[in-house]
Amino acid sequence: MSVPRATPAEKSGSVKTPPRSRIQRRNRQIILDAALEVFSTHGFRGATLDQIAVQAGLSKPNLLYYFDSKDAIHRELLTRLLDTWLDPLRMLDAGGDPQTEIMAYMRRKLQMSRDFPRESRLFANEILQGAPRVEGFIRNDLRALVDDKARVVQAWTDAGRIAKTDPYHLIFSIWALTQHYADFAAQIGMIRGDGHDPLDGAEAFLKHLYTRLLAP
Amino acid sequence: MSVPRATPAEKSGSVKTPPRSRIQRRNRQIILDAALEVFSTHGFRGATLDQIAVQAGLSKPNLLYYFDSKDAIHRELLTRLLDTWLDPLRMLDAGGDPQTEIMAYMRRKLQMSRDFPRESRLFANEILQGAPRVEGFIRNDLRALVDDKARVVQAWTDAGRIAKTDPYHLIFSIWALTQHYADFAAQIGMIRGDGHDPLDGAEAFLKHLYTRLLAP
DNA sequence: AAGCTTCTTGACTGGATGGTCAAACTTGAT
DNA sequence: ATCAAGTTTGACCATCCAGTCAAGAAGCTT
Repeated sequence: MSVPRATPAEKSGSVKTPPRSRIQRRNRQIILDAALEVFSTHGFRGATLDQIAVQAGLSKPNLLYYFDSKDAIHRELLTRLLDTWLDPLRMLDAGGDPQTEIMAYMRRKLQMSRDFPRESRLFANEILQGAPRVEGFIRNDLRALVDDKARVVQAWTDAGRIAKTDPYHLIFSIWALTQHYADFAAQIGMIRGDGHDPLDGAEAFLKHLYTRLLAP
Repeated sequence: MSVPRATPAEKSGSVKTPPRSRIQRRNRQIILDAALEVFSTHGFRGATLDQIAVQAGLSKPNLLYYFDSKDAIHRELLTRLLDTWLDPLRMLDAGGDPQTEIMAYMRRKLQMSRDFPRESRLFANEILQGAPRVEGFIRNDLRALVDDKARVVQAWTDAGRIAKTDPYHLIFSIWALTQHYADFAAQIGMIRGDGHDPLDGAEAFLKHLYTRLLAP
């Protein structure tokens, strides 16, 4: 009778992160990088393990040595993304200057579109599909945070420190405008010319827009 | 030797639309409706003919009696969509009142998000994937139209009739803000509460926003 | 009702795809 | 150098999926 040896993926099944060798850390990162590239453009079902394997420069069985399944890779990517997805909004400080705070939030979100466009598209893909895998996150974590910050903005408008606006739509508008530059980068690139940086001028435009919107 | 009979799909291969029977028109429409539902949420690769068949209440071979292939269904949907996708922007009239015209454009786009959210998501899916099937449309038709209307807006700002703004980013912002309500409807619904209409208050907010942005 | 055309579908095929496994190879500690 | 653990992969399997086909059912026309 053969005793199957445990794979790293199995060992990592427990809640706490187990110790990983240098090779394991390196290859898991390579795989996640490749998977992010593939999942973010083709979606979960549209992506194949073979594509990811080629992108990662590893064999398909090797992928499954480091992760239990295609789904596990995807889950790991989403988990890591959601961990930081809330940060920009979380940093919005009720004690700061309203205009400065909102402007800084917009700038942080735009920076995320610049630095992590693939993560943004991964998230967009999930929402387009009805958010089946992130429903809990949105209904609980995201919703609570948005409700909280909406109250902050509401207090600012009530105090006359910024112009009256619906705080929810204000937040949605920042999401829409900043994420558009990551999610629709292909379209923007084709319209503005391919040499052009899609985000060129975006920050100035958004700064101008929100300055005018918020001025009391 | 058996002589294969022509199917409707084959007959419709030519450029001009062939005459179709009552049943053909009805079933093709049913299939396109079902396919729009499935493609818009799962993307091209994520959708299966079986899903579409179930949604349409037809058998899978029956689908392929009316359309040559999965790809042909998808192409037909995109073709019909692109035909009307440009209309709202095309209607922007260089001879009209600047603020009125831009506001009306924004309202038309928002109306499309309300009336055709699935079409919007179908398009979003295409762009997320790098726009492989609509690249020609974007590089030629859409780009020419945007360039044209950007010049119109530029003339308006040059004449001081509206505040100075980058015309391209102005157009992109209208796309981002209006399409967000269709493409991210799932997220908005989960945050605002499921009884809520995601578009509630959107028009008032956008009207307010663009009024402030454009005032000279 | 007969006879032709259009429409419908159960059963099937070939290729893609997620996942398995045992054997081989590599690494590192002694 | 040796050995055990960790790593890699060719070959394989089961399932899914787009697409085919031949035979039968439903509509039309006379």
